[in-house]
Amino acid sequence: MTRRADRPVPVPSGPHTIGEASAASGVSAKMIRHYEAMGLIPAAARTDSNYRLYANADVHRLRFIKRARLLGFSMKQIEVLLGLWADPGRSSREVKTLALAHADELEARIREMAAMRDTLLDLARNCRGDSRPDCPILADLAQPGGA
Amino acid sequence: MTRRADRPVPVPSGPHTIGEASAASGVSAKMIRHYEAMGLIPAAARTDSNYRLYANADVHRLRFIKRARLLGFSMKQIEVLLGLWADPGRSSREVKTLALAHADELEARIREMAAMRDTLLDLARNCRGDSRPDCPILADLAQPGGA
DNA sequence: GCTTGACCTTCCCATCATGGTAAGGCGGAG
DNA sequence: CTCCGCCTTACCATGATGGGAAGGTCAAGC
Repeated sequence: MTRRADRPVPVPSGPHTIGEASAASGVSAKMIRHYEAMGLIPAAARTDSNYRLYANADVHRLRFIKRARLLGFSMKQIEVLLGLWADPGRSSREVKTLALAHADELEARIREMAAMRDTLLDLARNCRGDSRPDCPILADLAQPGGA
Repeated sequence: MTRRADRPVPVPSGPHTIGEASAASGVSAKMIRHYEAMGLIPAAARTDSNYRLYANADVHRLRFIKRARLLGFSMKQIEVLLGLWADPGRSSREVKTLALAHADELEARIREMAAMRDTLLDLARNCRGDSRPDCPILADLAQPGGA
């Protein structure tokens, strides 16, 4: 549409359909609609034929969400992050606190899973892994005494 | 770790109601019913008044499931493990392979989450966390260039 | 006996983020 | 005008678990 030669187009430009916004943001069209339905993003403008239309700012917001998801933030946390992003009066402390809290959650889950992995590797180390049926892994599962 | 086989009462004894089986196995009554409905465990015997009844062997099986869940196995994997447990002709290789495959899955998820955590800690390290709004964390989320 | 409270039964709904698919409308290219 | 690809809404599924409602059952106490 309105394409000027003098713009290097950071995000392509102009209003986008949901498919374009999806491609530009990495968020599936399905999820974009979902985010709208759950109120995470404002309701998109519509064409005469009811297609959703997205401005560059909307695509930018979707990218923000996508990146936050890649860092493992929950949708609730992202809702807060979007609020902070939009708030010029925010304190970086709020953001940092949220980020560190999430890092702690990750750390806790990592430790849980590492403990499982270590136990499994321990058990497997003692299992011959041949054609015979004796298996310390099954023995451990059967006896609630294992570590 | 090595236990004598002639202990008196490993699992209390006699037929148990679902509540007793739950307490003895650590699996919630809710989940015991669920496992039955999904075919993971055989349908329990019933009293005249339709209450489920569990023998010691059933409780034992529930404990096996519980322990496998604690090690992070999925219900599908547990289904296979239960089959191997019950099969005298199994090879320990099958069990070991399953365990190591699961350990690998855990490892992969651990690495993913560790990467997220590291990125977050990195970003947070550069964030002053004071009352001012400047925040590299938000800046990174807004720009899809970080990592 | 009758009440009470704890336990049991089934059935439905919620979580969390995402995908699949169906049924139908719209838009531009041939 | 037709066809294909994109759009629309709406419902269902995932995986493991919990919550709760509505109602039946059992054992203990009075």
